[in-house]
Amino acid sequence: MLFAKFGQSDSVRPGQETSVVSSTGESFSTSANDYDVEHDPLLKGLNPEQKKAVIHEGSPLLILAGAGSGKTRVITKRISWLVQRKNVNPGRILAITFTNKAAQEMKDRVANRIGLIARAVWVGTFHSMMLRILRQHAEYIGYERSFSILDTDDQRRVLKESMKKEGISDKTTPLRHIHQEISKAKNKLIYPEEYAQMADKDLQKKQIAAIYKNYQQQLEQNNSMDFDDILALTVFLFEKEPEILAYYQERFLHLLVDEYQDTNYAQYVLVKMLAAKHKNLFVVGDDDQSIYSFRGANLMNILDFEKDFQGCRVIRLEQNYRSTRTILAAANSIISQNKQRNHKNLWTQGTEGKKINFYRALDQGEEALYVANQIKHLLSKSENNISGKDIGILYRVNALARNLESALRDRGIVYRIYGGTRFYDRKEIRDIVSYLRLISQPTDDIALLRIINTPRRGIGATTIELLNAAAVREQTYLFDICSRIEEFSELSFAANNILSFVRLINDLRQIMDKNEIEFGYYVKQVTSASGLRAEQEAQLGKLPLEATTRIQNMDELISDAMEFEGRLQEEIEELSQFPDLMEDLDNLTLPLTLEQITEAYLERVALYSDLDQEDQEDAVSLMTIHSAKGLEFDTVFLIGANEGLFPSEQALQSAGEIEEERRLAYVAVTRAKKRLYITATRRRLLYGQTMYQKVSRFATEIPDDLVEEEGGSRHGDDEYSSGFQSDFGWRRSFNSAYERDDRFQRDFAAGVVGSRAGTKESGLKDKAFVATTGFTTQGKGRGLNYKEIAVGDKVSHEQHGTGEIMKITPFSGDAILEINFHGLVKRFKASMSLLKRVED
DNA sequence: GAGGAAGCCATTTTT
DNA sequence: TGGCTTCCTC
Repeated sequence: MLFAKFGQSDSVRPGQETSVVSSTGESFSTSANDYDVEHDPLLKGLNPEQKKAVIHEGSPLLILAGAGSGKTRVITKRISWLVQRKNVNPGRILAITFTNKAAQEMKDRVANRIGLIARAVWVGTFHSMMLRILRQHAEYIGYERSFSILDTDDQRRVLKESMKKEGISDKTTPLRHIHQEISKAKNKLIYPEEYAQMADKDLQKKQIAAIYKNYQQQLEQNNSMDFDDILALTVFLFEKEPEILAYYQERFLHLLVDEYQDTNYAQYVLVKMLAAKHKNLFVVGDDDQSIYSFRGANLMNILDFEKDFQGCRVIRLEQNYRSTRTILAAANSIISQNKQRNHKNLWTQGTEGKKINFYRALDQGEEALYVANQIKHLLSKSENNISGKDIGILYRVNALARNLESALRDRGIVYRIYGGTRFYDRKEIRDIVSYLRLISQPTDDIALLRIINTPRRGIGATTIELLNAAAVREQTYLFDICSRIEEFSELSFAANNILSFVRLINDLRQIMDKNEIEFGYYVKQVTSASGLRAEQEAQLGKLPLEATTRIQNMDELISDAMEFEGRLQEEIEELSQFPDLMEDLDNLTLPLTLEQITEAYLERVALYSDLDQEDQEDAVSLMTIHSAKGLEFDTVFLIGANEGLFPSEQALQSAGEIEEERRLAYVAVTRAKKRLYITATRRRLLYGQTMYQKVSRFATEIPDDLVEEEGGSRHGDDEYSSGFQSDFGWRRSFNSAYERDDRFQRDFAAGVVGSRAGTKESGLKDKAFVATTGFTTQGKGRGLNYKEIAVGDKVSHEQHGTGEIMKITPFSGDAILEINFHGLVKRFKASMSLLKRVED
């Protein structure tokens, strides 16, 4: 019966196959005999390759779409074409995008062309689409349909809990690492049991395996899943219930995937599963823009596409419609040095355009000043015809945004920083959201723990321990214990406080069930009834700035909730005009209940990032290069083009990572349409330390004739930068480098630096040299000064005993030491470690 | 149990 | 550098 609606025969409805009228009023013949590709208005303006892609039929198709080659256009036209010309039921198309915002844009664009029926197309990220499926069938994998989704912060809390239970200290195995490791495992579809097997004799992996297992149990007990589970559990569901898989295989006649180069293994498996029946797979990607391997994205997915999907076709989109010839040439010169790539040659009919501006500043302050001044200048000249929103400032790490802020603010330039902390991740917001979560899902222990004492209501650690113990004993969830608090004599001392908390939640639940007020107003009630608002208001006297922003954020959440409700209602209303598609709406009949809206809202909160917000104001955008993927700007400033920062210090260790950094550089450069500025510094204060940095290789690789240099050359000028040899003789090389740096500091003060001088040091590895103004460890009696140690020295450590220094890798004015403790090799930062030198 | 002060530590990118 | 935890006092 699952198949009833999407049986084999419904793609063409009788009487409709010859003419479809689009929202724009145009009609076009689609019957097989007289279909004329050349004159189809839908395909107008596409180049031959794009056209080929849009109307491709009969096999899987890979579109290698270079930067700026119009791939979004191809995808939206493809969907329109399928619906209008091939009469495919829009509910049978699944289109995967990389961000929610891209999904929204795609929906809107398709709707513009084919009308509201476009709403029925499944468009979204892997996560949001798989979540939609999981909700339908949660009970098959042991979840209730109302399961909640943990964000990063919740995950950390649960992980900490698991570590405690397993008796593993976060000193030896940092939380970050564990979190990443588990996430990676899930993206590779490695479940706890298998992970444990793989860990074998590796002690740390064994520990992680134990934590992983415990963590997963906690999630299940809590009826919640994390981000990665959304994918992994969908695969699990499909494996476990072939009939459900068969339904979706049948249903999705067409599967489109954007940004295929950034899919991970789990996503690859999902694609393979879902496309297996109809084989109408349409993927678009650019291996040169694969920049998410740290998140488990596997470049091989796109490189091996032809092997994985037998009989597939490949179309290359190599004409770039975005950038000037100069910018494109620079991009090509950077990316052409990568080995692992599917060769493409981007070209453009565009003009040569302006030269790329390169500026080398003294330090980060001057760099920011330069950028701000240039922007001011650009904006003030009307012939430039650009405004704030046409300008993007891109950087490798979020920390670089800070310097720019004040410089921009001083000049009255409106800007917006993307990324960093997500709006929904702010403390005050998460608190309110946790209330909503607990109200809609009383079994959500994680939400309860967050808010039971927020704002403070006298329920402390002792009480929570006892509650936890009771819950374990009674095999139930915490709110249940709280509701029956009088049954637990050991908790009588806290009974009153707990009771008032239970009453609060129950009252709010009742208001929800009465269903008499609007959602936005309901959220407002939650903020005030919970006391969260009053708590911040009380802080106004003490911390006026902080409290004010928090209150503003709460208000913003309320208006966000109002807006959300409006949009949701509208969307459902539109969809309900197509009763035969109503199946997807599940039990959503209008008007929606407060409970339903809350659930939908919680989903959005879990899946939407900062980037997904609509941008209204005319502001300069500041973001990481990662966030900028898929965007374009008239003018781009790429700042922080220094070795050790971009490419990052850790990427310098491996060739593979350098290739990824290079792709990142390629993405950054190709965001620019007309103007590109690249800036670097000589020294930079970052994380409290000053580093002296060379110009990034990505900047020096751009051919000279494309670049105009200001404030210092990209080449040379680095006589003070140097490196080390880590084997014999390292100490001497190091000392000389250090001495030269001393000289640098003197010269610097005297204003000598900048002239080209100095002899080339031979025999030294060409690597960025980093110095500090002092050694942080001195005087504290702990840690080691890396100047005073050498390979072969003996050291002792509180936990690991005595060991021998195997390797010293200088890093950020410090050094990473590799130490062998009787066979166990550990790495430490010299100044941070609890190491003591032992004389032998 | 709450609140403040002092030390601790980590610094890539995020759906 | 600064965010976060831990410890200490009330």
